[in-house]
Amino acid sequence: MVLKLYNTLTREKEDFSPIDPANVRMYVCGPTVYDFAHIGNARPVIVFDLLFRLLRHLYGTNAVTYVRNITDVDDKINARAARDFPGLPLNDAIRQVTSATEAQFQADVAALGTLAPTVQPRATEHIAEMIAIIERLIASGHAYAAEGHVLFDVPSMADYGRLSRRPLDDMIAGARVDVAPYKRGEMDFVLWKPSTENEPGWESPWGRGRPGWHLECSAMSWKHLGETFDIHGGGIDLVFPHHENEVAQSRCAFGHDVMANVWMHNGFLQVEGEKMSKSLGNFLTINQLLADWPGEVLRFTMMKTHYRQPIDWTVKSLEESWKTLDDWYWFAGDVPGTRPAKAVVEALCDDLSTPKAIAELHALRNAAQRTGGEGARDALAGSLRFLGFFADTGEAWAARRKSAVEVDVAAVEALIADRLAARQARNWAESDRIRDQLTAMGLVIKDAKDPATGEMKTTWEPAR
RNA sequence: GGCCUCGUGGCGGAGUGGUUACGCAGCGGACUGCAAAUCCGUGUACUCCGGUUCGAGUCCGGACGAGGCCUCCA
Repeated sequence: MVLKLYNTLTREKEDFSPIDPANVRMYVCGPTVYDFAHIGNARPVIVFDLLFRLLRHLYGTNAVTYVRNITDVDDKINARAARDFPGLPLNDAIRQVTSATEAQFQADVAALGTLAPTVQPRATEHIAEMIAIIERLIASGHAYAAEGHVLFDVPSMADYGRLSRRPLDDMIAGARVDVAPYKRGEMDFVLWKPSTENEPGWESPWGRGRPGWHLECSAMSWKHLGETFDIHGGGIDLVFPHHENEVAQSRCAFGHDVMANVWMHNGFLQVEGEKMSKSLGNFLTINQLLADWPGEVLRFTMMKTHYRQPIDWTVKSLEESWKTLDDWYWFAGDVPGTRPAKAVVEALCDDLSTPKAIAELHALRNAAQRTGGEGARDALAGSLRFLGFFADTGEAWAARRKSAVEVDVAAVEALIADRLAARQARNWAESDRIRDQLTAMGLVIKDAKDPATGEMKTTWEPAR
C-alpha cells in the first residue's frame, strides 16, 4: 500500500518514502504552554495523531518516532506569569504557569483519543543544542552577533523562502516590520536575544539571554530526529515565518538541501462561520468543549473535514457526530475487532483522507446490516479502534448522554415503571400522559422487546 | 498592495475527463396501541461566462464571491 502525502515544499501529492523504514521520523510543532489549548490547537494534534497511527500500521509499531515539542520559553509565558503570580520570583511563577498549562494540555489531548508522542521535549531542556546551532551558523557565515543579539543573516542563504514560496525581494518590499538598528538585513531574524534581570535567561557566549522564536524546533528536531528527517507538521499559519526560518537555521547549520523531506500543514478552523477570537466571544477551549461533548465526538467532528481544508466548527456538526457515534457504538461497540479494514487504511493512505475513511466506515456498517455477517461488523469496530475511537464499552458510551443532563434517575425509573404498568393494563391515556411528562423533562423513551424473552423493556435518554 | 487556498444538492462533505459518493435532515413504507428507536426505499448539485474535447464538477482563461498568510496565532 502506497502512502501519498501532500508536500508543502513541492505543492504536490507525493509517494512517501522514508529515509529509514525501520525508524520513520516525524516532528510536529506543539503548544506554547501559557493558556488553555483551544479547539484550533486540537486540529494538528488529531491530524498528526492519525498520521502517527497510520505510519505505525504501515511500518511497525516501534518503527516510528513522533516528536511533539512543548514550548516553555516565550514572552507570552513571561507576561502570564507576571500577571498571575505577582508575588513569586519570576522563575517560580513561570514554572507554575508552564507546568499547570502543560498538565492541562496533556489531559485535554488524551481525552481526544490521541496516542502519546514518542518524545515530548521541552525547549528549556535544549538550550545547549540551541547554542550549538548558533555557533555553527556563526562559524559558517550565516549568523552574526550584534548588541547582545545574534541574528540569522537571511541574504546568506541563496534559496531562502523556498518553503513558503516568497521571493526575498517581494518580502522586503512588503515588509511591515520595524527594522531594528542592529539588523544588517531587513528580513534577518533573531536567534538569541539578551534578557534583563527580570526576564528568564541562560548564560551564552553572547551574554545572558534567551533563544529566538524559531530556534527551539531546529534544536529539538536535531536532538531527537537528526539533521534531516521525514515529516515536519504544523498549522498552515506556521509556514511563514516559523517553518521557513526553522529550515534556514537547520539547513545552514548542518549543510543539507532539506531539513525534512515532507512538510505538512493543516488548515484553519472557524467557529460558526466566523474567525475564532476572544473579542468575538467564540473562543472555544478544548477543556470547555469536553464539558459538553465526549472527546470522541470532538475527534470525529475534526475528521469529517480533510485536514488541508478549512473547517467550520459548529454545534450542528458536533450533534451529528454524536449521533453517528451513538449508532456505531450501539451497532458494534462491544464486538472485539482490533484490525482496521483495508479500505479504511487505503483511504488514509490517500493524503490522510478522513472523509473517505468515514465513508468506508458507513459502507462497513451498511454491509454488516445487509449481510448480517460478523466480518463487516468486526472490521467496523477494528477500524474505529484503529482511528482512536471505541475507548468506551457500548454501555459506558450510552451512559454519557444521561450524565450530561441533571435528572432524578430514581424518579425517571419510577415513571417508566408506572408507564409499563399502565401499558400492561392497556391504559393508553395514562401511558401517553407519563410519556408526555418525561418528554417535558427533556427525555426520550424507547420501547423494545427483549429478543430472548419477549419481555417489553423501556430505556430512556436525554432528547437530542 | 504582494502571496496562497477554496467555491458541489436544505446542511456537512468526497469526487485523479466518460455509469450511484457517503452521512444528516426531508419524504414514502414496514414495525408500534400511538410514538421513539430500528429496518427498507427515495428526490434534489456541481457560483457565473468563455475555451479545449466526441465528452468537463474534473483541464485552461476570465468574472464574481469566501477564507488565510505577509504582525512570536494551530
